[in-house]
Amino acid sequence: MAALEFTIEKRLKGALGRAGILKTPHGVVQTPAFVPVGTLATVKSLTPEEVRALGAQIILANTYHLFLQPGEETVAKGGGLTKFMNYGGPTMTDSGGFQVFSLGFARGHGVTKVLKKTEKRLPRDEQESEHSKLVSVDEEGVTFTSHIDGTTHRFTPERSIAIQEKIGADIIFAFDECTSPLISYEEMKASIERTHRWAKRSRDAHTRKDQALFGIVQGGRYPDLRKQSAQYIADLGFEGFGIGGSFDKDDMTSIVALVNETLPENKPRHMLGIGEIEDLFEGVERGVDLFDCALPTRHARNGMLFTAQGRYDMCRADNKEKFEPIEAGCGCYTCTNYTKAYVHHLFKANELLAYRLATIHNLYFIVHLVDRMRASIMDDTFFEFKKEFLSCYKKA
RNA sequence: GGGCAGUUGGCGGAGUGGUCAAUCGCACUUGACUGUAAAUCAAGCGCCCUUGCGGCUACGUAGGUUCGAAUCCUACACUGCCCA
Repeated sequence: MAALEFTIEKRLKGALGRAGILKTPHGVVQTPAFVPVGTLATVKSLTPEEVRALGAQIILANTYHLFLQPGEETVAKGGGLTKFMNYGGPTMTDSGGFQVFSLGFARGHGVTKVLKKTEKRLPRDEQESEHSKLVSVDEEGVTFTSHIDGTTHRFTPERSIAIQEKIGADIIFAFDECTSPLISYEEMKASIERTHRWAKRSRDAHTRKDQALFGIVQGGRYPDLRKQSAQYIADLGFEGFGIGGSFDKDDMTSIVALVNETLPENKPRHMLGIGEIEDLFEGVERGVDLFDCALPTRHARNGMLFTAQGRYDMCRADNKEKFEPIEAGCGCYTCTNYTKAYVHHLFKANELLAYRLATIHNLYFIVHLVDRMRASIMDDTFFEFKKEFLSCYKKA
């Protein structure tokens, strides 16, 4: 039996969006779905029971981080990722490719993978920031300096796949290079060609057939490279696809549409690391089935909470005596039991419960939002829902 | 009544003749965070002008010494501890 079974239940009229069902060895995922990030085999601050209770269907962990600690052998001896962390449900692992970017170029450059209008220029101090990089890339693979203890490690596509097979998630990703949004067309072209060679090597190295391997489309901001990449990755016969890399905020949606027009329709597509509210709507409309993002959980720990009206800063002093839920009508555990005043107090006192309650709220919010998108596809109200929701939601 | 110590920006607390509008922490405000090196990071925080190695008022109060005082002197006020 194939590791994965994906069926499309309903298509969005006049767009690429669809609602589907993804069957994995550890359970079913109704798509589109938001995948909480649990980098180190834990969704920070929550128990797996809590993650499940807030509505999440699947969790994403990270190969690089689990390789460094506790080590893939330990995870394997612990029964594999989902058992080791006492989750039991569907899981996926990212290949470590993103760390090529986040520990490499992004470090010291103050650059994120999504380029906003105000930052379309190259950083000056290339030389200086070179010192802070923990990564160097060559044709064979990537050499990392551990951010934990400074030890040197080497990742190749083969190694990433071998580690991911030890970790044992239901869905694993090909090893790719995530580049900066600032690089030139020529550099991007060279990069995707390498990513393509790595994709092929990842595929050839993959032996565990109870795990589904997803190929990753790159190409950055350049439409023709994106299309070329989607075509190439599609032809390698993966069981699903990741849409990775960096974007220009302004044309992310057109790029995603282009990629999904090119990818085969009958296989699942996962948009890697995207999770702002507007982006989720645009992605779903353009045929994305899965999203993961560190944003809701990180924002939660930083006191930034999602509400239907926009982001809400829980740390502000004017919350001190607001004895009302973070969001009226929200069905999450936090909102049904606690007030802004209390959660604010927890944040100001640096109490651990603050992070838990905030994370529960943010994940519930975003998981349910994508669930509602799915429901709206099913009953043909997606566009109305999108319009209504976004007219109310403002990014702080 | 006597002795000693102290009084600094919203709070705590540095500074003890010049580059001090005043270290630092807290509080406060704002910004950032998108396949998690993030329970993190950045900026601001006397008043005024968008401006500037700008102007003004400032370190209990009032005087004084000095080219120059938060820093030295005098008096006063208040606070804490000790002796009566």
